Order: sequence, then structure tokens, then C-alpha cells
Amino acid sequence: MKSKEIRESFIKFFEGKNHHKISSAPVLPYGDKSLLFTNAGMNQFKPIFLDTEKPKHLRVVNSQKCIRVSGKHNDLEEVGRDGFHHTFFEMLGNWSFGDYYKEEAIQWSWELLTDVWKLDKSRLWVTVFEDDDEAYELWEKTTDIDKSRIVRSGAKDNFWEMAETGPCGPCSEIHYYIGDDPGNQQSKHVNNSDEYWELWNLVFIQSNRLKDGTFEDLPKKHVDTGAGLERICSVLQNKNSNYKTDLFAETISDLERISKTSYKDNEVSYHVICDHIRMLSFAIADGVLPSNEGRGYVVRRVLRRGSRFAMNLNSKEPILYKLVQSVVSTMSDAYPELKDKQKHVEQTIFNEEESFLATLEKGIIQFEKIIKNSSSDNINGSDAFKLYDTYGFPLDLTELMASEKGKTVDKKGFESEMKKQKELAKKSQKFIMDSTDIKWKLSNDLPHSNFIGYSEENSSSKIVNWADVDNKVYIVLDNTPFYAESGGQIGDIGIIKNKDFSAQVVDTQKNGDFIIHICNLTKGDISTDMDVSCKIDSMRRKNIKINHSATHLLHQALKDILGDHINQAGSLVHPDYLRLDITHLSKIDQKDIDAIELLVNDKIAENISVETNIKSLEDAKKEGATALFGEKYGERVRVVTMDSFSKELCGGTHVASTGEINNFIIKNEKAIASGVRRIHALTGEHVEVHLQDRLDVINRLEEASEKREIDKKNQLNMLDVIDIEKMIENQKHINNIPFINEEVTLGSKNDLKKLNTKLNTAFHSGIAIFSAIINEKPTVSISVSKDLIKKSVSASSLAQLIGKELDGGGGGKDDFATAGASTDFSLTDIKNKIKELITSEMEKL
RNA sequence: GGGGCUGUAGCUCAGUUGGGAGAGCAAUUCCCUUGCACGGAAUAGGUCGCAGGUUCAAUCCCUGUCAGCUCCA
Repeated sequence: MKSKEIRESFIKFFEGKNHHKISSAPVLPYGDKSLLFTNAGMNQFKPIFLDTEKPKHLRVVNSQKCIRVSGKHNDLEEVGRDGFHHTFFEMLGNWSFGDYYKEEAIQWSWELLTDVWKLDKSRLWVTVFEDDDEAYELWEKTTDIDKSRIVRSGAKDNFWEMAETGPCGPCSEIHYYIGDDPGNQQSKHVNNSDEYWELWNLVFIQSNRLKDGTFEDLPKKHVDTGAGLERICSVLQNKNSNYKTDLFAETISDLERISKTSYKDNEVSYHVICDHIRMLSFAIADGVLPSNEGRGYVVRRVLRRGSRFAMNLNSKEPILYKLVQSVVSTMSDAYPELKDKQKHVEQTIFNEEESFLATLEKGIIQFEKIIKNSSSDNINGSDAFKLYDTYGFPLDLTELMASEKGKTVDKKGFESEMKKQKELAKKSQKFIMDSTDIKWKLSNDLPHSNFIGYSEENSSSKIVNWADVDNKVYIVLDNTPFYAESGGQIGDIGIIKNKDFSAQVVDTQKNGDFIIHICNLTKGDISTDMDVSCKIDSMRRKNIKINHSATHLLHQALKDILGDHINQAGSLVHPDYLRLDITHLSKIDQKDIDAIELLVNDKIAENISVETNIKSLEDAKKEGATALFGEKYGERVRVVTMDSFSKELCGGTHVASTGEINNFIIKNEKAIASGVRRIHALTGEHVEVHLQDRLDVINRLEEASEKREIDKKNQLNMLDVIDIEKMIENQKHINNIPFINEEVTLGSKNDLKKLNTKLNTAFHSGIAIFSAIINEKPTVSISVSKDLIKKSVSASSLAQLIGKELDGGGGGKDDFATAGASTDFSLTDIKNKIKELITSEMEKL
């Protein structure tokens, strides 16, 4: 069976058991700050397990794309060493949300593996959590598994947790022996040997782990199962490594062709590259871009690791991007977004590969410096770490290059530097509020908040739940006109009150289907079931609507003017402005900015009516509505249409027609990461205010620049006006040494220096001293001719003497120096003092 | 969120006890020369990222800030 058929047969099997097929969530978990990437099939159902969202179907089946590179489940360094660790994999799963529990889950998994897929029962093993007698007995009773093949196991392997906090429970795993000696299987090797593969994990979710480490029972029990598609493929296709299945076949053969190397000579490098290119393709297709932080940083690290291993295949140029095609061709049947974003993915990977090569070049220069400055045969840990930390130079490459020069690297020292760095980061870690930690007054099993704010700005509502959080009060209402922050649109503010009670809503946020009003209590006491009247700040909302509709116009205008590669990478709709991040490689030039502004303003002038419809996701996509990266959509979606110009999936609030926007201007455009531009734009009256500000700035700049021109001219004149010939004619002699001591009018220290240079070309021997008031401070410049320097006259020591005498200081070089004087002295005083000083100094010669 | 490095001519970069801003390439002009990085001469081009501070004096030291690179989370 091909991987595609295996995936389909899994889904079909459970559809036969009344499960509803759900499509994979994006690899970026939407609205879950505790996770960088979707790392398990259950992520998208977390709100259901926590009961903050009602399931639309009680039985569900899916194949979820997963990424494991950081946090609790981190397999990155393992990838490549064996045949089954991956940064990206697919998780097949069947789910019960408060419907069936252990019995059916166990029975069906056994049925699919042994009846449908016909796996050899004499190679299958099962583990259950040590305290879970119920599961043990069910395996024994409801399946025909040999009792000796049921193994009890501890929390390490058989208690499943998604993250530090959240839903969890005991699990039961099905393992498969892939070794060559089936007669020699032993229960103690299950979970402990690479020859026993964990195929399927059946998790029985019943608890929620809180931040303090304690558990609380969930209101309902659920089933969460996960079977790694890659391993199932290996087993069903009779392979001993996932990389030998059809999932990787095309990528491997493409890599052989492109790099002109062979898989069997370079297994580890091939594994790493073929694994990483899948992770990169999916992550980038879902909207992550390589950057210095968060998800983007993880993507960058994986890409660089891949690029590093590509070097082992004698590749000195970007080649990873050439493998995207094979991933698309293998997987896009199940994941069409790959094909849609193929060009974007390829371009992004290519750029990042190139920039990594540039980073390496800089690193090599630093490496050479280190080698040059050290005579030891050992590169010390802090140097190696600095290469890594500051210049992004991989440690293994440092080691390789060091060994080429017959040197070694102090790895221990490197590790201890790394440890320091980690501790530093940990210490500065701030506490992030996790919504699962809010202590609500009532249990969570409540009807959902109903949002009525598309049409209403006021409401009569009932408080159904509330919580004290820090010094704020969180309120949940039965129905509400307050829009909770999502889709880039920020939450509403306003007032919730009745005759005895009043609370100021400062923000509105969403948790699953709950809308949480974050409030300052200003009057009275709060209690549940209280009737209140609600009112949002409607002026603010009006501006938000205007900016949100303008965002849609801008998004489409960008696509029209710059091209189809434009994807929204984030947005913020604020009452005072709107911000849109887009994927675009270069600065948008002024000509295009102008064209975009013009197009948006044209659409405003056309006064297009803005329509919103609810329809199925499938229909919306058919109509060509733009879906955004990283958004989670239900089966029914809201589509915002502006005539034939723009059609986007969007839950936000909008104006009735584009004319209300009135005016639009792009305030600025800049890079926020490589390949991502951020556009700030303004609408309505904010445009006028901004333009006026800009005019003021321009006026000020013009004035300043005119003034500078005039000053410059004057200074030049001042310098030109000084008659050097005459000064030379009027020179005095002290002890037969020519001496010029003049006060001049000049505007800058630079000019004073220039004056000396100018004079020196005509004045071959002697001492020349000028004094001037510069920036309100008396300043003196001194030059001494070469013949006098030989007689150990030094401009610098003269400057020091003069400075000291005039309550200032001075110094410089032998031929030229400067000194400053206190403002107590006039130029005439200074001239006289200088004359006295020089006379006494020259007499010493 | 916390570190490290970098910011000097159009480009690539030099510039240490703080003391009159440099090289190579590119550009302009001229000479030489029919030819693939020609050669020679001259010229122009700098708020030394920005804002403060210390100092007689800051590209250099200190503080803040912006931008790019990079590591940790």
C-alpha cells in the first residue's frame, strides 16, 4: 500500500464507525501561546478537552501535520541518526469527545491493525499505564491479543501530557517488533529497544494539569489517539526505516540527481535533508518565515541544519529549495496548501540558504582571525562559542576546520559558555499568563457567549461567569456586543453596568468560544446571574471598522500592484491606524506605494457596498475567497466581499460601504524580517493630521538646510577673507624665530585647523598661533615648522602650557596642536599671554 | 524577553595609549591604447547610524536610541 492509500484507509475505517473527517489544522497553533508549533493531533481540540468550546461532532477522525522541534517534545538532534525520528510527521487519529471511551478505542485499533491491515499478531505488543487495570482488562477481554503481550509501564511512557499544563491522562500503546529474530522477542525490550516501534498511542484524557503541578478532573472523558503515518507505512511496506517508504522516495532520488551523490554512501545527511525539507515546506506554506525569534527562528535553525548537511554532499550553493517540488508531488493530494504556496516556499528557502552562506563566509573570516592570534593547538571554548553565538558559525564546522589545521576545539568550554547563556535567558524569563489557570467562579460547563456586535452596540445581558485576575475582573456574558480580539482586530472597550454596579471594559479577549471582558471594577460588587446593560465605545468601534475595511482594500491592492506572491503575514486593526505585514522581498518603491494608495482611494471613491455572508468553508474557497495564514477556520465561515475587488474570510467588523473610509494613506513601509514588509496606513481624518505634520517637518527641514547653506558660505568667506600674505609680512621674531600670533574670526574648529594648513604652505619656518572664539569658547591652534621640531619645539607641549595658563587644557601632535581657554579670557588677553609664554620658552633654546 | 557583534565615501572595508578622516573598486575629466578586470594622471565624493554626556579636544571613552547580523528562550 502507498502512503496515500494508508492515510485514506485509516480515515475510511473510522468513517465506517461514524466518525466525521476533519482537515488538518495549520502547523502554527492558532491562539495558543503555550506552543510554537502544532506538535500533536490533539492541539486543535484542546479547547474541547478543556470544555471552553463545544464539539460539533462527538467522533472525529483526521490526519494532522505535526512539527516537533522545541519544547517538551524535541527531536531535532535525533533526526538523521536513525530511521524514525522526524521534525515533521503526520499523526493519524481517531477522537471521542465525551462519547466512547477505552473499550471502543482499544477494540477498533486492534481491528484496524490486525483485520484490515493484517499486521502479524506475533509481532505486536501492547502497553498500559501501571495503575490502569481497566485498560488491561479490556485488552484481555475484547481483543484476541495474547495475554503475555500486554505490558504494564510507568508514567514516563504511559502517561501522556501535551505540555507543561493542559489536558492529559493515562495511555495505552501498541508496539511492533521490526527485528529479524521474531522468536526472540521479550517484554522488557518494549519501550526500551529500537527494534520495538511504537505504532499507535491511545490516550484516555481525563485530567487537566495546572501550573502548580496538580491535576483537576475534566468534566468529560475523551479519547485521543495518534498513529504516526510514517511508521505505519514502514511496517506495511515492510521497510526497516521510514526513509525507505514511498513518502521519501522521490525526495531521495531528486537529491541523488541534484547533488550527484548516492543515498547509501551518505545516509545520515540524506535523512536530515529529506526530513528537514518536509518541515520547512509545511511550516513556510502555513505562514512561518525564517527570522531571529520564535517560530521563525526555529525554521531558520532547521534550514541551516539542513544546509549544513547539504555541504556534506559537496554542495556549495543553495540546493534545498530544489527539493520542495518532490514534497509537493508526494504530499499535495492530502495537503493542497503545499501546491498553492510552492513558489513562495521555494523562494523563501532559496533566500535563506543564500543568507546562510553569507553568514558562513563572515564566520570563516573570524575563524581565521582566531587561528592567527593563537599559537595553541586548541581553540578555546569561549572563542568557539563566540563564533557560534555572535557569528552563527556551527560548532561542528569549527571542529572540522580546526582539524584541517591540526587543531582541536575545547568542547567542554563551549558547553559551559552555552550553559551560562541558557541560564541568563531563563533568569530573565517573564511569567506568561496561561488562560487555563484562570480560577473561574463557576465550572466551565456553561453555554457559550453569543456575539451580537455585528449589528448591535448595546445589549441587555447576564453575567454568567467571572474571575479575579491580578487587579482586574474577567467577566463572561451570555450575549455581548463587545468584539474579542482576533483576526488582527483589537478588542472593544466600553462599559458594563446596572444601577448598583459598574465596570470599565479595558480589553476583550477570546478563550475558545468564551468572550472574556477584561474590566476595572469601578462601582459595586459583582455576582453571577446579574443583569447588566452593556455599551461599547462606538466612536472607537467606528474607526476600527473603517480601518478593517481599509485593510482588506490594501491587501488586495498590494496583490494587484506587486503580484500574487503577496501574502498577509499578520495584521493589526487599531482605531488610530492599521498595520499589515506582507511577504515581499524588497523595499516597495515610491512609485508602487503611490499606485497602491491611488488604487485604494479609487475603491473608496467607488463607494462599494461591503457584504458579509456565512457559508461553508468549501463554498468560500471555491469562490476564491482569500484565507489567511495561520488562521483556524470552522466549517461555516464568514466571507467579507467588496464587489469583485476583494473577498476574504474574516470574522471582523466592517463599514457598510467603502465610502465611509473617506481617505487612505500609507504612512510608512519597512522590513520587519527578511522577506516581510510592514505597512502602516491611516484613514479618514488621521490622514489629514498626518499630512499636516509632514508638511511641518518638511518646512523645518528646509529652513534648517537653508541656514546650514548660509553658515557654510559665511564660514568659507571668513576663511577666504583672512589675508595670509599680510600675516607673514607682519611676522615678529622671537630669538630669531619667526612668530605669528593673530586673533581671527572663524566659525568652526575645522576652519581653524584649515587656516594653519593654508598658512604652512607659505610659511616655511616658525611658530604660528591663531586664536578665535568658536562656539562661544576661546580656542587656540598652534603649528610648528619641521626645522623647529628638530630643535625639540613641540606644538603639543606649547598647547599644554598655553592651556594650563588659560585655565583650560591642550595637546596634540608635534607639528600641530590645539588648546582651549576658559571663557574668562578675552582674545586680547589670550594673545598677550601667548606672547609672554612663547618669549620665555624660546629664550630657553 | 535576555545576551553578543556590526554601523566610516556609491560598494567592500582599514583606521588604539582621544589630537589635523584613509585604501581598493566604482564615478568624472584628460592622456595612452582598437579589445574582455587595459595602463597612466588628475578630480570629485564623508553630519564617521542618530541623540546626549565626559574632555581644551570624540570616528575612538560612557549612556541612551535606531538599523542589520547572530545566539539563548
